[in-house]
Amino acid sequence: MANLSSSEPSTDAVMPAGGRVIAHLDMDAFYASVELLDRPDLVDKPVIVGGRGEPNSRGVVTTCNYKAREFGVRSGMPMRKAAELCPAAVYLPVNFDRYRHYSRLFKAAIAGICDRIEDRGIDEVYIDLTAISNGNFEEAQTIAIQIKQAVFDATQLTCSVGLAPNKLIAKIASDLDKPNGLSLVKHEDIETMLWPLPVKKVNGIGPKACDKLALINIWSIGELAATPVQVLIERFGSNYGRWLNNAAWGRDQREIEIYSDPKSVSKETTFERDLHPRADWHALAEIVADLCEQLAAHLSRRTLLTRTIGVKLRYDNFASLTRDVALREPCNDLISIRKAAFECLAKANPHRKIRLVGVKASGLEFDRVHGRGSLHLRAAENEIDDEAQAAQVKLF
DNA sequence: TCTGGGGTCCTAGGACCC
DNA sequence: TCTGGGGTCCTAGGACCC
Repeated sequence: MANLSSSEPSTDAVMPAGGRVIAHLDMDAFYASVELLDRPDLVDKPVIVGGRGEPNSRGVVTTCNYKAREFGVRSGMPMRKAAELCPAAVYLPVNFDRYRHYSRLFKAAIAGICDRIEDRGIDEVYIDLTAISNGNFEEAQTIAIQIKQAVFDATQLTCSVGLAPNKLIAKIASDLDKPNGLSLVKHEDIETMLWPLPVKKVNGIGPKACDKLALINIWSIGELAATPVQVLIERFGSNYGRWLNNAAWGRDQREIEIYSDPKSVSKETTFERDLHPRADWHALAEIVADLCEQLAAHLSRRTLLTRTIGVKLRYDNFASLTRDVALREPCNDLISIRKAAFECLAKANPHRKIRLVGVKASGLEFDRVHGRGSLHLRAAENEIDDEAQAAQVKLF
């Protein structure tokens, strides 16, 4: 769901010259491109990254290169389906530590030019170019070209950039010309460039909202813009209805968020075969205990304390269920976490075969006694790989 | 042939307190 | 005996994103 609170009816539809200039930068087929860096022999072949790197493993496609996309393969698709569409593809397992490494490299390259960066995950960022470009789009285009070059010099990887007056439009813009593109969408271009696009191009309109919009014959962003806001409020509720209307008109006042505190951390795993809650209790309990260990280690490494522990189960029919408990006091020790997790498991009382189990810590706060005492963790620092983290912990 | 793992935010009911 | 709003916390579920 989109962040509704931060996009109230806005005034930036009438933003004068010298308004904001926001860039959205998206790495092209990031995981697949990283893999190709040391497998140049695969450049012209369809490459699919996902799961354990086997076409028949339980899992989904994490990324595929553009060659594989020609066969209809998409990220999020079950590996087995991808194997059907493109049997000749080369399958590779995901290697997150390597992607995190390249993620740090490309973000550092951008930061060398402009440090007003919002981290949006491993392969994309927003950059506020307003100050550095004096609010001038032509100037911003020159800077964007420099940024793309700096990213390439640092990683040998290409990216696509969208330039726009706000994050919502910039995000759509970066997708207009992929790979290795640079697109500019100004306010006056909304009607010609955005309105013809399907509503799903808007970040925050997902499959469910798409289906509901289709029911009232709304397919394009332009059709959404033409729909009275009252109709949207009736169908989608006050918040989301208003947000949909603003989005269709390209209105979005959200600021770039340079710092963010972590809200939750979780560890989950899908089994190779489904487990029965009673017949396979021993195996299940072992897996939960192991996830608790990983979670506790993760929290300690980052000097985080948790106030709530939760367990998630996914049944063989894909229905899922969560249970959580508040802890008496914030902590990150394994004993308390494990005790709470098993309490949740007992509350859940699973009644059919299970395909996934997860343990989650939420209500996080920094450990002021053992930690750095800072409430603000630079978002980029979240992407430290395990060895680097272990090394850091030793310093304390 | 089913459908990963890691997140964020929103909604909503009930408890509890003032 | 009946009964106000408001605020916050806890819990469960769901949509959406990378």
